[in-house]
Amino acid sequence: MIDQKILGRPRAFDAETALDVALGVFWRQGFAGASLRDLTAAMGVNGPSLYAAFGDKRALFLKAMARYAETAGAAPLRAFEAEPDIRAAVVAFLTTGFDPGAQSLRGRGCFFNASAATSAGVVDGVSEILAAATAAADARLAARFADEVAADRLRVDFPCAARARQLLDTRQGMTFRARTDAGLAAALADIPDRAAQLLA
Amino acid sequence: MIDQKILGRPRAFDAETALDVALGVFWRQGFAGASLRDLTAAMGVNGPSLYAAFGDKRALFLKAMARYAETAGAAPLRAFEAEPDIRAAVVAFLTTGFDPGAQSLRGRGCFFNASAATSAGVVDGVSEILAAATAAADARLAARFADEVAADRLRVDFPCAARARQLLDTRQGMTFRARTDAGLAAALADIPDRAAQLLA
DNA sequence: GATATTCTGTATCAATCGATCTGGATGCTG
DNA sequence: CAGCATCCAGATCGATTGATACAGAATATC
Repeated sequence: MIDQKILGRPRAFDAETALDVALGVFWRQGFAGASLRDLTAAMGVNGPSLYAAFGDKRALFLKAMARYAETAGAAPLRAFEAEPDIRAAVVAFLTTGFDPGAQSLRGRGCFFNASAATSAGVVDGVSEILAAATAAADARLAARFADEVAADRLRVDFPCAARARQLLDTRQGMTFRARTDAGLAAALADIPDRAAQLLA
Repeated sequence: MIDQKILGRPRAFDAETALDVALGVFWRQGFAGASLRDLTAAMGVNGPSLYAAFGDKRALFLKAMARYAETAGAAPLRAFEAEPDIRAAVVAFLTTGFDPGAQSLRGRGCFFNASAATSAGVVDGVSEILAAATAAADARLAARFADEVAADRLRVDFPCAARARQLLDTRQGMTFRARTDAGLAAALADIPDRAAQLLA
């Protein structure tokens, strides 16, 4: 990722910014529902420039997924790991990225669940990314629980892996609510209760 | 729904069967990803016949959603309500409709979550159906919990509404796993633990 | 059997799809 | 400044999209 010597005319757009915009379009409309014209118009990039920078539509989608995974998608897990108190960490994991009043689809849960999942098994490569992200999240949540057990802050027989899966599923369920705003605010209000259950 | 006197040539296909097939196509590919040719080919119905029987693509999708809601989509709630023991009912709600080895997407969780949600806010009418179905499920789950409290089989201060939402979110989270088979089997194995947590 | 009504099947519509060709603009290197 | 590599902009490609026109086939009613 080191800047290499660049010949020729420099590109007139920032690739990362354009990729973020593409992610927003895919988030709202999904892969099949987002046309190249939707994308180029929103990104402010012409067709040939888009193809030169990102490849075809599928490659752009996969890059948008990767971009999501290292930005907004990583925020809940980062919040979970940054919070010293385990209960506060669970609360942070379940609240980060949910904003009931949000206009855009950002702040409305998980892009992977709400938009990309529909293309799993249809667009090559999507399913693998989703499965890997799920496994990675399960593992990181479980690892933190195991640390808490080792530090005597959770009971010795705490089922780390099972509760990690439960925690992720709870969050993903909230994403479904967020997409249509069906009881998201109520679910957010439930979070203290959910955290207590989960750590029992 | 009473058979009315029918004039003219009778249709050569069964509308309900054809609608079930259309549901399967939408389930796998989503609204935008399913072309009319995909649909007519799978349904064994020609374009003009499809339009005469169901209206345009959007109307067909909404009818497929309604069909789902009263068939496969209703199964988990029905299993929940049919089971006398509340813990067994929770287990039934979390297992019905999940089959880790399933070939088709049926038996892989919730169509609304895995496929239709991506069209919420894009295809008119989808969001409303999803929100209504979510609210209805929350209400029915909570009503059963309230009955259990009234019958002294759950503690008097059991948070019926909150646990109803939690139960639904857990199930929806499992649907995300089911789409890519990322730990679905493990999540199913967790269900006794999840049911115990939820009823505590 | 004649008529009315509805459905089926082929063929096709304009519009849009994803993707690319071409020509000119831009900026680095020497 | 000359040479070159790369990018931008508009136009446009064949293919596919959602949707329909038309003619013939099938059934009920009279």
